Amino acid sequence: MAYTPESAAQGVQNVIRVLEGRWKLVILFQLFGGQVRRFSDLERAIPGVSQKMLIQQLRQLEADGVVARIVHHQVPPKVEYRLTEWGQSLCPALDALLSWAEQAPCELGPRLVQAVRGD
Amino acid sequence: MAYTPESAAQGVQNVIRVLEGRWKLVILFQLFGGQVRRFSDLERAIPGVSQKMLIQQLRQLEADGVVARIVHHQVPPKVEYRLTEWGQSLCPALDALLSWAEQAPCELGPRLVQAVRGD
DNA sequence: CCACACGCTTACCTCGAGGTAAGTCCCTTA
DNA sequence: TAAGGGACTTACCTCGAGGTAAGCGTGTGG
Repeated sequence: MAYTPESAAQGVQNVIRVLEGRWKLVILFQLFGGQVRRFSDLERAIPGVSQKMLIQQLRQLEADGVVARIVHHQVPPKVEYRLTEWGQSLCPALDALLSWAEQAPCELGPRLVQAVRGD
Repeated sequence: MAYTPESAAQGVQNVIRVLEGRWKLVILFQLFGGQVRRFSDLERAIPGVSQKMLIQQLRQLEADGVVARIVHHQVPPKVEYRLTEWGQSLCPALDALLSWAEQAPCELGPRLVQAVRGD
């Protein structure tokens, strides 16, 4: 597949569209490694997330084909979430991003520092 | 460097914080390959961007240590932008993201399709 | 009979990213 | 004298992501 500067930018933007969102990466990292979690498990595992947000982000990840939603028809309801195969294969790409971040010249990245401090 | 699920999510989020923004990737792909561009070059090369937005995104990329800004003191003013070494080294990581996107199961990713159609 | 767990859904509000339009400063050329 | 290029800066507005709070439907335990 060949890219022009424009189409490559578009392509990466589309990927970022999938990953951006206050809670998506936190959810992903809860599911990496083949883990299966119930809705309430995620709710408890992710401090600060509201039910509305949790569902919204899960639904978007599902629509993008990154996570799978499995409903068990029973009472009380039981719904499980896991990564799709494609979702799992995100790992090496995210790894590449982390490696890049690690190589940052230490005196640079004031906005990152600021982000880390939580301003 | 070792990561917990939380710190890894944080790390990737920080990287995304650097890359997200309506015009940043378009700018980056204009500069990849060691290219040097003047402000007005970028303005012309990127259809639809306003001066305010262009500067804002350039300044943020500069603050994050991804692009370098070189001022030539002369009249009329001349300012050039290029990637830092670290900025250049983003290439393989973005490549990994594009490869991941290419491996998407073709029937999936409705939100991406929608994004491509421009809805 | 009441409360509770579970997995949502709905209504409402806030705040900041991003857009538009205009202004600024300085020198050059017609 | 006027117009224009270059690189910004400023004021103002809009719209949607994300937050809060409450409601819903259904079966089980006390």
